[in-house]
Amino acid sequence: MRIAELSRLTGVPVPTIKYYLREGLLPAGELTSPNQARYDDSHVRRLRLVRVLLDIGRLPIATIRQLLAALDRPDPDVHQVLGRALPSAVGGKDSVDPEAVRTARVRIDKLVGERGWLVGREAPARQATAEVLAAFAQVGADAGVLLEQYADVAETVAGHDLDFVGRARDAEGMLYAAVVASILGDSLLASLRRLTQEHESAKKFGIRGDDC
Amino acid sequence: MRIAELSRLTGVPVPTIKYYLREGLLPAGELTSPNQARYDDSHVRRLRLVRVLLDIGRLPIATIRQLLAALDRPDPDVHQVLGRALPSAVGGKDSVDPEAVRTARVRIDKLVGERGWLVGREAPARQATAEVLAAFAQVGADAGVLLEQYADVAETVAGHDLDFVGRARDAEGMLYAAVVASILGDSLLASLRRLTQEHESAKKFGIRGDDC
DNA sequence: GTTAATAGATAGCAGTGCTGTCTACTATCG
DNA sequence: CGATAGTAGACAGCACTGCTATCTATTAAC
Repeated sequence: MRIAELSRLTGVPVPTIKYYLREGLLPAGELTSPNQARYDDSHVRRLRLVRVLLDIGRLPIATIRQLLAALDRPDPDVHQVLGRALPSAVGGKDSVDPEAVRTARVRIDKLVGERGWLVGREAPARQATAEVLAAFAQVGADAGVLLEQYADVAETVAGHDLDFVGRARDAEGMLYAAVVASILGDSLLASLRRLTQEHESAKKFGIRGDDC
Repeated sequence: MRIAELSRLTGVPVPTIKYYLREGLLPAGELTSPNQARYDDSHVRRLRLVRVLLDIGRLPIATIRQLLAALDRPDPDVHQVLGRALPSAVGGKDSVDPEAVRTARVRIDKLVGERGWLVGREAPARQATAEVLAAFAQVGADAGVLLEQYADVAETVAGHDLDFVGRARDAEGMLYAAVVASILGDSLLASLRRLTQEHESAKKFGIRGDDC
């Protein structure tokens, strides 16, 4: 197909597709002449993935490029992707006091140790979690109880996630599933959490659900 | 205290504080003369909250302004904040096919009904969840199983969240706790999820945790 | 009385994700 | 065959967000 049809099928404007091509988010089409290229289904799928990672996952272009590069590697390594390539969802800015982060980091390392989680000592997720924990402290909230409860929940969720990944046919599909489940899973969990928070709040404060 | 000390205590540059004042994220200090104002602890706390919502929660300025306005209302209504004021974490852009969203919305409404969740028919979280579900479909992933599993998890999490909120001393504290728990909770859960995903992946693929 | 800091106003700036325009070509249709 | 529409690739520009810099008139602090 030509670029116009790729655009039609995905709803992405042609100039935007060209931009993604330039940014390396989309492989170039097969050139049939100096100014004609042919695209196929793989481009449609890739383009849809990019839009979803952008709009739902809210990942920056640069992060998506890295993620797709990991997806396209000839030696699929799901563990590597789950452990390293995926962004931590926590923004890079460090608004929190470094000392508080260090304290929180000790706490996280202790949590990981106690629970016997097999997580690399330098895993970015450790630092990311420590930063969030420090943020709780920064706003004067005691996240102690919440941390243990959430850790239980996270174990359950990760189990479901790995099941989801394991359901894929081949290694490539598993890699793809790992990316989708991780990034979209965050959003799915967050929005379901909002739903259930409203429900629990309605129960607790005795408000009927069909008003508001 | 003067603005310089407010800056020192929070690590936020003075021009940035002035910007937040202009944007209504921070109440004006008490004017002691036409060009002198006095700030206090409440400004320090508010400023820290703003930074954490910005950097960890990744909320846009406009959303933070609305959220703080809800916090400052004289009639604290925790349920209203949990149900309406909180952003849905899902980006506003609609990259997904509207038809797919409509289908997903039916599914979510069914889920809410089956589980007896007391959630307003027009609750934004319904639409947000539907959009995420449609995004799964868009990238060719079947989120069926995951949805039910995550719904179970979300019920548990929301229970913990409401406990957390209930631990606050007064209505104002509960409102504050609701905001903090919701926004930072998303990030805490997401980063703990990354940790446990790496763990589960290490178990499944037989990789030792201390290498990588 | 000199120096540093301040409120408030306005302009500018860096990063991100596009969007518009141009050129030299090519496909397609009548 | 010619007219029209579409295309690759290059490059400039644009809208939005979250700041940052500069200026003026005034005030605090030593």
